[in-house]
Amino acid sequence: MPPATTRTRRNGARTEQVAEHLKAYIVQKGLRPGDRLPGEAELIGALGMSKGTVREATRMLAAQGLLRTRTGPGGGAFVDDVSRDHAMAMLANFFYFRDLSVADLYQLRIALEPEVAAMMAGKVPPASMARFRADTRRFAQPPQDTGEERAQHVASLAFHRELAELCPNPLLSFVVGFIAKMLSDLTVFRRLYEPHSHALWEKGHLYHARLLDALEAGDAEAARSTMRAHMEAARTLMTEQEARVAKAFLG
Amino acid sequence: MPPATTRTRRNGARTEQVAEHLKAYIVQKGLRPGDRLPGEAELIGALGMSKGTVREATRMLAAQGLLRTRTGPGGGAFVDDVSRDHAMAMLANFFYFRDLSVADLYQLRIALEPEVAAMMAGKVPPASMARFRADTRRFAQPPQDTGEERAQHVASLAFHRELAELCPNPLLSFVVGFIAKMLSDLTVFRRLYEPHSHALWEKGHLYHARLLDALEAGDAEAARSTMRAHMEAARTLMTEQEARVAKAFLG
DNA sequence: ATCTATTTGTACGTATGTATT
DNA sequence: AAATACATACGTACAAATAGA
Repeated sequence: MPPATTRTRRNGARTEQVAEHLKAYIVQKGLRPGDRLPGEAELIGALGMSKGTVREATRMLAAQGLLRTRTGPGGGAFVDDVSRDHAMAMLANFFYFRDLSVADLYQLRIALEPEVAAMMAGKVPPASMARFRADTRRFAQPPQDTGEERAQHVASLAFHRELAELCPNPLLSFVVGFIAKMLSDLTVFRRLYEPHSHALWEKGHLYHARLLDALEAGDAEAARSTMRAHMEAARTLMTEQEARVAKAFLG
Repeated sequence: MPPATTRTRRNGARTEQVAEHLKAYIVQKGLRPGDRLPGEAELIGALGMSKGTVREATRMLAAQGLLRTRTGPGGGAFVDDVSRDHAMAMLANFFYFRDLSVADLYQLRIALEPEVAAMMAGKVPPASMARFRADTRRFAQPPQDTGEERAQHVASLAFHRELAELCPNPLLSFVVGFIAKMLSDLTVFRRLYEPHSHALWEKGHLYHARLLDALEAGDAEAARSTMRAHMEAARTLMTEQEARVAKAFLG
């Protein structure tokens, strides 16, 4: 409905015109994920465009995660809700040429993760809670080598990500998940967390256990303050690394 | 296309394969925005794909904001850094089918905007500060009609957005800007803020003025607490509206 | 299991538009 | 103004996938 940020480029006028038309069609008709759009042939006739042009337009929308196409009888272009992963990949592309430091990411974590923790106190499903407990136990021992250390970091970030995904605020959930993903990619693709830090492991493990207790007990304020302390401790230990976020297309 | 034919044929296998190839090419060669990619003809030869397939691949990347194409001599496909607006449009698409409430947005604002304010204390360029002051003066009078009231809300959100854009943390800047944009779209496309509220105007104006003082004085803690109070007051006045975020494609 | 109909996916040739020199 | 180099658009033919008979 909004004036569809008209990217008034003269270049691919026809193709983008068709793409805009399709988006407007979806909005106007109130189509939902799974609903079918007119097929290529119909669009060619209705819009007076060539097959190639129509196809390019649908591919563009598919690239944005809005459409999915299927071949065969009953096939066609179908509305698709943008997946979480796709949206994160798009956002990662945005930051590809920007200089996003670990400190930047932690500033957001400190502001947001305590909020998630408080919100989820007493609301974590038993199944998830059991998994979280098991993971925490799995890493009850300090890491023996760098490979294991890296695995522990990734697992810790996965925990934060999963907790965020349970959060009922979709935006909060997304942003926190995105940050965890970025840090996780960093851990994998660079040598972040490389200088072995016993303190990091020890504190991390302690905070995780304490946090799970607070979440299970439904104590929102304890969960919030524990998470805050956890994040601030982690930031202190991280900031020294001063690493820059990896170049990582993930589309 | 002789031997290179892949065995794993999903749907748009060829096209997406070319797109992936191009992304990998950019990363591997460390190309920067403005750098040129091989032209259509070269890619057709190098990859053994047809013109249409190559074109569709470049259009997909262009739709993701990673490429721009120019016609004419010396033209071709050029690396483009994803624009802020484009990234926000992609993210807005993600939330199109999700139920994002005003309360959700305010939860993030309360957590993040005080951080922005504290960070920017004493760091707002004089030119920006002058504009902020002027805008605040422009709305020193309570709104006379709903049109004026809406204009004031949009202007207020624009201020928050511009302040966020000055923030050196790219992620914090982006997220806060995105929230302001979502709320702004909401104001324009729906009747949000419609039930006239004198209290909302009065408090908003007061907080803006106080905030500018703190920012200019370089008092980070005053800026933080003022912003927090501002956001919490606004949330209280908003939550009653319980509006749902507009359906708004912006690609 | 095979065939058939439907619909997208790929290929290629040609023509047109557009910007640089 | 004209030639050049490149993307853009069109049309047709055929290949591949899939649901249903």
